[in-house]
Amino acid sequence: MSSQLRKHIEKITSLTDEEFEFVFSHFHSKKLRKHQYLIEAGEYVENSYWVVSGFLKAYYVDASEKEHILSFAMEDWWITDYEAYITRTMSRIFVDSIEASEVLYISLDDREKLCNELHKMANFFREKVDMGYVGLQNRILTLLTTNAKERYDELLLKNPELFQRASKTLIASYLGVSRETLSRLNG
Amino acid sequence: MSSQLRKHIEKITSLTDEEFEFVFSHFHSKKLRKHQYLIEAGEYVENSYWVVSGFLKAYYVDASEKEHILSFAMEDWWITDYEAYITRTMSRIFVDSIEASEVLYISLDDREKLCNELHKMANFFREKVDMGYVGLQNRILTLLTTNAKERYDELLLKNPELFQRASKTLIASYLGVSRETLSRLNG
DNA sequence: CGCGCGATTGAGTAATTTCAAATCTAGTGG
DNA sequence: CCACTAGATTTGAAATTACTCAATCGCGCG
Repeated sequence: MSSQLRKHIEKITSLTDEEFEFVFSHFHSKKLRKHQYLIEAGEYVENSYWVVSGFLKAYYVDASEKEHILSFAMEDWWITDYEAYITRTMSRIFVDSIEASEVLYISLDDREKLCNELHKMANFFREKVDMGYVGLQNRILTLLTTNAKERYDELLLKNPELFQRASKTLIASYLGVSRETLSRLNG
Repeated sequence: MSSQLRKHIEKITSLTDEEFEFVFSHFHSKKLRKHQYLIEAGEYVENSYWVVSGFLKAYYVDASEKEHILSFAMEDWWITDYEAYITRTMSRIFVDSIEASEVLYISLDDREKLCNELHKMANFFREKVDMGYVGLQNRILTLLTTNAKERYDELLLKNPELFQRASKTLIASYLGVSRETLSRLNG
């Protein structure tokens, strides 16, 4: 579990044993059964979560109870309500486990301390946001330029793993399309 | 011009005169007349631009020549193709001036040097991406949950300045709606 | 005055949603 | 091993939303 995290971080920046020990001491771990909340709308968001194993979703629930998926997270992905986390405000979204999951998490205070004391980790997190920003920008571009069918094909091409684990209803909600429409695309 | 930049940075982190002098030495300036490109699709993106004055747009042009606005930028905003900039790859989008504009810009190398030598600036840029990330996430949420009318109203509420300077055609393109549809909403 | 651009309006069409019903599937208990 | 159920998926049909293409309007500028 700790070795997985180390591997994850060392994709971006290499660490000595002592450094990793120090990094790891800032994390805590949590196990979730299926359908358990990590974050609920209306609550403060203490932590950012890194997925050791399992599968989760972050979603907004609109006025008519409909879920809109902001992101999924599987092994090696981060998930939280980033806005609420970094601005210390209340969440507007929910995050819960689709499958039984295990996560490592770090509080904002600990993350800041860690970044101040270990410059490499500041770089690590900066690169994570940079890439996250790029990903969101590309998703916006897709939402602006493509129809249901094109979005589906693009996701299938870029994130085939998702189709292994997420129901079609969830995929539809991620793509911003009704499940019925999605169901009519295949063929 | 330099004092405006200093003010911009000091909204996030305060600087001594010497520090600002040092920061400012990493920037260059450029003046643009109306309809002049800052970035063109297919080219590398050396710089990130901060707007001193004027009004610009960043947009993708799709297969049928249609423009899709990714972002606007006016006084005090940053604009570039962030993906191409940080990954040193070729741009997929265009950035050009809607009005005559003046910008200050910094290359990626200079930005990295600056961040390494002045930790405060690393924080400054980190906070900028953080906020940018949050903004994009919220835009995705809007695209997923709202129709043309609701998007228009939300933008009018959150960014009234835009309606002063951007044509309705551009606003429509930013919202992901045809100009005719947008035109039919009002009233 | 007339040109040109942006905005609006109209009419027909295409894409997507909604609501409802039918079908399929995996897991459970008998 | 089979019947049964809950949930997910698909299908159907009608309604809605938004798009496209075309024509017209409105206004600022030379």
